[in-house]
Amino acid sequence: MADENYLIRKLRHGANLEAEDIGRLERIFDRFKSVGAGCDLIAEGQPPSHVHVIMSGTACRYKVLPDGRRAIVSLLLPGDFCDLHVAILGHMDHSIGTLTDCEIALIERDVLADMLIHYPLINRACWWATLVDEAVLREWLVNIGRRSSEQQLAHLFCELHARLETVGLTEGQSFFMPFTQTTLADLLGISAVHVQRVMSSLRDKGLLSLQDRRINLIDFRGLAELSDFDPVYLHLKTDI
Amino acid sequence: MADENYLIRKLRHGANLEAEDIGRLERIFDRFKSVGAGCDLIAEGQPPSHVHVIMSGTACRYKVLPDGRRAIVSLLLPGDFCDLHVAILGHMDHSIGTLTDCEIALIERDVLADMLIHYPLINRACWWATLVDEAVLREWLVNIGRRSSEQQLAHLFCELHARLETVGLTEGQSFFMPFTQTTLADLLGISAVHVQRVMSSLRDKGLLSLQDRRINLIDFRGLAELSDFDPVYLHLKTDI
DNA sequence: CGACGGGTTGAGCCAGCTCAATGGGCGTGG
DNA sequence: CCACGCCCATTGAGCTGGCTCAACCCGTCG
Repeated sequence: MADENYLIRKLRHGANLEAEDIGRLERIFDRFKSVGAGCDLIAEGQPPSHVHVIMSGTACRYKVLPDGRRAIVSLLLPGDFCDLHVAILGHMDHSIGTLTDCEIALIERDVLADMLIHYPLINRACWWATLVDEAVLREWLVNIGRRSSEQQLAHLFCELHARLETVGLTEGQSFFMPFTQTTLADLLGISAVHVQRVMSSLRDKGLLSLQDRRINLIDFRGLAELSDFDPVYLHLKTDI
Repeated sequence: MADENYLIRKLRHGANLEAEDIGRLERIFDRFKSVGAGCDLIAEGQPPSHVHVIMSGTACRYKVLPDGRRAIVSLLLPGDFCDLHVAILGHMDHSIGTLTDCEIALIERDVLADMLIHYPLINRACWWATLVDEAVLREWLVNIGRRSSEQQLAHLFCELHARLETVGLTEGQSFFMPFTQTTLADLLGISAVHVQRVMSSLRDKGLLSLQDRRINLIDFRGLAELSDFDPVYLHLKTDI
């Protein structure tokens, strides 16, 4: 199972996929492409012939405000769909951009649509993925809207750890966290200067450490308690 | 068309429903129930045999923080599903409560599931509703996280007007807005005292007026401009 | 009549902001 | 090999939007 691709690892949490489903998902990709950091995936208005899945790297959904500030509204990690079902909404109400170099897998829209019709467990898993995205947005709304900036950062790191763990991208309490303080600021809606101060505070309290873009959640329990992090909203299975 | 129920009026925006689809949706409700203001719909853990749709009144999704504050993360207006597909996530990560007296329609889960399988346009319309909910969450995240409290309130009122208009619950620029300042505070994550001050300011600027729980967006254009409101994220059709 | 749930207003406070300056790492060009 | 520029992290200083606390008013309801 360790060699399963990230999409399958993730979707396993959404349905009890059978061997045949796994086989189908293994053959679902049409092709792959590499994209550098800071590029927009999926230009607006472009006819969406393919669905995109992140295979490596990190991307985000974002909106740009009239004054030029960037608001990041979702993080897209390995295994995440970028644009499942954009066809239904017709036009994008946000942009999707890479935060690091990324490897993107492409699925032909028709192939996926067929699978959703004929294989109920795959259908269920994709529904699950969509609903979890929504649940994450609700939690972010609470995080951004109600918590102190220290709690916000702590909560973000706890969530990142939990999500990366499900696709096998953590090592114990540490993981690769390539975001600049400016990116973290765009994620949380606080200023980059303040990100710096809060990070120092979390470090000084011995809750985490950061070196070479690798973050170590030294005291995960403490971070979770501080930030009121409870992973139920991610709706992950514990028995995989 | 004026006598169509709110669910149908709303779903028309998600797909070009045919007469037979409309007929099916008209007969979809199993029964109705009335609920007073301030009640929780859908208790946690309860086996979800029915899907709930708001027929009148207003409800919300909310989470309660450890310190007792309430964060409202969605507004549920007439025509909105409360719990389409909760079955897939297994357990609720939030609560659903009424903000006013409500009339709720119940749909048997199996009946709806059957329709989603057999009638593609109904399936598409329900997907559309789910994806719009997600788009609204993204916009709220920007609203709560980035905009000034004056912009936040203005944006909320513009959105409410647009959403209520699609189900025929506005009269020109005015509509019934039964929220207390405390509720508005829970919606935006600001204090009730501050809601008061900002409302006064919006009134003093001649942008809106409020009387007997009815709000009048005197200068809708001005409110939209102030708050950077652009209704594309609601993905409504203009030609209905 | 009193209690209670709103709305309104004043006064002082503080988390997080902006502006500004400094230092380190790194790629580029001379 | 060094000089330069650039991006990012860091730190200081002062400002402010929105907060809390605390009154007070009004209409409604038991």
